[in-house]
Amino acid sequence: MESSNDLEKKTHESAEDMNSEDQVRTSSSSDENLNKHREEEEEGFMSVEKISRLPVSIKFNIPKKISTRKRRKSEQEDDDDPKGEEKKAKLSFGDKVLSSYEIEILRNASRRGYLKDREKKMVEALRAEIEDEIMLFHGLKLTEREVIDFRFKRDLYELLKKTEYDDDVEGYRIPDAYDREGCIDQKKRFAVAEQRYSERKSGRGVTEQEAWEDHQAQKARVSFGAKDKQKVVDGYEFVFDDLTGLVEESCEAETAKHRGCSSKTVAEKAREEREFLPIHGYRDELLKLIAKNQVLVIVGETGSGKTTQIPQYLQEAGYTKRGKIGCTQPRRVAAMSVASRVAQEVGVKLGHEVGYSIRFEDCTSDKTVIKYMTDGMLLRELLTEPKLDSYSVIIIDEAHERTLSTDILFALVKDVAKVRPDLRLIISSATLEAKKFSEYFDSARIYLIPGRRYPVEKLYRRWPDADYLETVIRTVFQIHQTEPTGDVLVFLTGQEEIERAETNLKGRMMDLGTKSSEIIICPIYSNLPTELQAKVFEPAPKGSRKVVLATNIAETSLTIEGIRYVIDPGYCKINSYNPRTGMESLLVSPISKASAEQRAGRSGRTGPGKCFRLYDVKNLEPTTIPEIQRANLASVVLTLKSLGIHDVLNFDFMDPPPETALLKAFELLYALGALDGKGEITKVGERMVEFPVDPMLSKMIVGSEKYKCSKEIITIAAMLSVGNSVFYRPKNQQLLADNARMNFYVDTENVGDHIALLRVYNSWKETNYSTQWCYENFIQSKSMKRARDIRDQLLGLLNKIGIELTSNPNDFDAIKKAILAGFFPHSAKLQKNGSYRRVKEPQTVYVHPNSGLFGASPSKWLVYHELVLTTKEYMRHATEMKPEWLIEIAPHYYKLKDIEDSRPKKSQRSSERASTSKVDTNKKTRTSKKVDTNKKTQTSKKVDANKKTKR
DNA sequence: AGACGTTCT
Repeated sequence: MESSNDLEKKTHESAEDMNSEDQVRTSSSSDENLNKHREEEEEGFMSVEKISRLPVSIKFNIPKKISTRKRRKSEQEDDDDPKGEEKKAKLSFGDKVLSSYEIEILRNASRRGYLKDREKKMVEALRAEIEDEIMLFHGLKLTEREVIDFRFKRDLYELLKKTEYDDDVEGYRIPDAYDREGCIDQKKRFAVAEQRYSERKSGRGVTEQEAWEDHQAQKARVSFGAKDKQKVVDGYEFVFDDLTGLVEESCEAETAKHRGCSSKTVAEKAREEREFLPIHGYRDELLKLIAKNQVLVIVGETGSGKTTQIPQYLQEAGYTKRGKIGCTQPRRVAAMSVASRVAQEVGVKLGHEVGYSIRFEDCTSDKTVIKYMTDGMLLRELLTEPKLDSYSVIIIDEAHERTLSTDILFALVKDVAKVRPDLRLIISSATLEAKKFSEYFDSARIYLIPGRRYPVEKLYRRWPDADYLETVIRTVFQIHQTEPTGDVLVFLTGQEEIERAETNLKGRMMDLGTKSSEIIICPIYSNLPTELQAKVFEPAPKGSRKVVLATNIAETSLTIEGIRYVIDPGYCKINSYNPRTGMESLLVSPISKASAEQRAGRSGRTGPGKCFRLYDVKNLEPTTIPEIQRANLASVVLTLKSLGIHDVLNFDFMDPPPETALLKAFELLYALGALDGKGEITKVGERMVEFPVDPMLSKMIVGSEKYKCSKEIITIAAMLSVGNSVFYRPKNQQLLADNARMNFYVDTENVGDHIALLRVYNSWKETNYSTQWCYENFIQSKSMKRARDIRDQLLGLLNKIGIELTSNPNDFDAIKKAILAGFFPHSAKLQKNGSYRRVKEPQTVYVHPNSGLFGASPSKWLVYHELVLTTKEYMRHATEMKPEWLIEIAPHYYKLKDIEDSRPKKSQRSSERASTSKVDTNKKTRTSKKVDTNKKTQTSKKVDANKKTKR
């Protein structure tokens, strides 16, 4: 066995090596034994080495199945591993039995481990209790008795924690400055914080991550004097990326909630806590910089407190005398919760000095000086207040997420800043994009604020698996059987995959029987009804482990407490719009590095976490393509035009969208009559821009005036706006759900999807907006409520632009004509084989399987809401119509020959066919190209896997 | 004959 000194040196070296992923690979491939070893690991076997590294407490809980496999494995390994001999003498797990002496050692170790674990659990439970009380008694005045109790618990916890850190080798030691309860004096805290910050900047010294690595290496030594190279665990290799890749949390308020304990009122406590945030020490410098620089790019790490603190600092510094401070968030919940947190800290009622503004909910007043809002909301405000006169500071938070709205805001706000030198701009971003933002804003200063978070240990597979779902499931069980308590979060691509994983997991659990403690499976995706979503947030009962199967929703939009392990197969569905075909495609693609880091970070919220990656980060693109480059820009162009931006093609986008996308948008807006031949906005366009919906929908609404059915049309528009989430299809009740849905199609001939949606809404309204009714009809009440909100808003706007509310409920023709007024470009004609062909673009399309028209006797002509490429080119929401209406409504767009029923002449037909097939191949190459640019083996294998499972 | 990731106005 090596001396501990040597070992230390070695581990240190290897830790440094691992800072570069490349080096991990080269160094490991030079070691043949290790490589062979690893190949076998791919099978998911456990080796002696690995067993030895497991926490002692669980060593004897390894199920039989694994241990026999392991036995085989260890024999193989020992055969050609001379060094293994040494280990074998000590630990032989093979057919040979351990010596009694060894067993004794193991037993003792196990016992010690158990007690340590138990102690930790108890302390953890105490901490949870304290936190619960803080949550529960939020804002309430406590009785004296309660206060005493609470103090006792808190003091006990602090005491325990101190001792734990003093002598517990097993625990991760939080650097002094991050000690949560603040028993350490301020100066020391910030000295440490700054030290860490400057060290990292210069690329030297011990970062938190390195400290964690050291600690890990030490742990390995403590348990069995195992080899220094701790690189493979059950088929995963370790990877220690540096921290710079880590991405922003969406809401610091949440982390703040868990900090600090005191018997004072929550508001007082909240105010005190402000001083413990990492950002506090940077306050003065920050304010100086803001005073000096008009634009400042702030890189605030997770948990730095920037979202809540910066507006308060600015307010304290007097910025609000000149105008409001506006802070944008990409999500509604974030805007709301941050605002509520800040109101609490400032000690005012939400909606007074501190407020928020989101769609359907304006919680601000004349007094409001700090205003949180969604980015889309500020964009809308810009339409009425182009110079943002009522603001003195604009903060664009989470800018690295690059939502469509923030990207447009960048350019607009940059422009406004030029004419308003007094306006201050703060762009807050994650590390990766900071430089880009700075360059865009004319070399704006970048300022870094360190954060506070737990380290995450990342493990990865070098080779992706053919069937990653299988690997996911095995990993879940591996974690369940070998890792300490903590819930598991799995990132999957969609509802279908989640459901498949769920049944599969349940099946395996049955096989395992009572041998293993329980796993509680919680699926979560946005289309899941709220009642079922709630399950994810309930803590798992004692002795069981929660396994959350989530889509991307868990990446940024919602945070689940108690997650310690993340399994990340590295895929998500990405929507991209093809301007040439006017079709959206929703394809499974590899995620970006930034996403990978964000996902990994989800395991380190309540304590040190572990992330199991089923891929090699090296193969990923650094960032996701910004939305503006893959979106339908019709609405963007119309908005910009109405803001008076003439040259949209040369607009100062940070990442310009493809020119074809802009041209296509112009083309459509011109066809809709929103822009004139010179590209200037028309009267119709100005009316359309009032409605916060897609231009085709707004044209439909404006067009409904003529057909005297605006009441029906706004309902349909609202229902179409909520999208695909109206009907709910649980996996085990699909037939029932389908039947319920079809009820809205009967009674009358040719009820299309639009009319069906109208009927759904009206039926719901008749039941007085009953949730029960939704439940009985497999309809999502969440979506219906949203539709009602949108409808109410549209109703108000109808009134504003002076369109009379008219109803014509039984004249389907009128309703369909109004739909066509906006959607005439979306027409399709039935072909002989049952598929459809678009009238204007030669392209074959199909009725979506979720449409009521699917499988019904086909109508000859259809108008559809949108075109989506998933496994095929599908029309979503389609309704039957008459071809002559096309010419009646859009004579500038359709000519008689477009709708002529007679067979085209031979020459014409063959040329048509040729062009169709051309388009088909085009489409194919485009799709495969996309796959190509996305990472080779991963994607193709994933595609294979998809095919396989489908058969 | 086969199925929408996530946001926002």
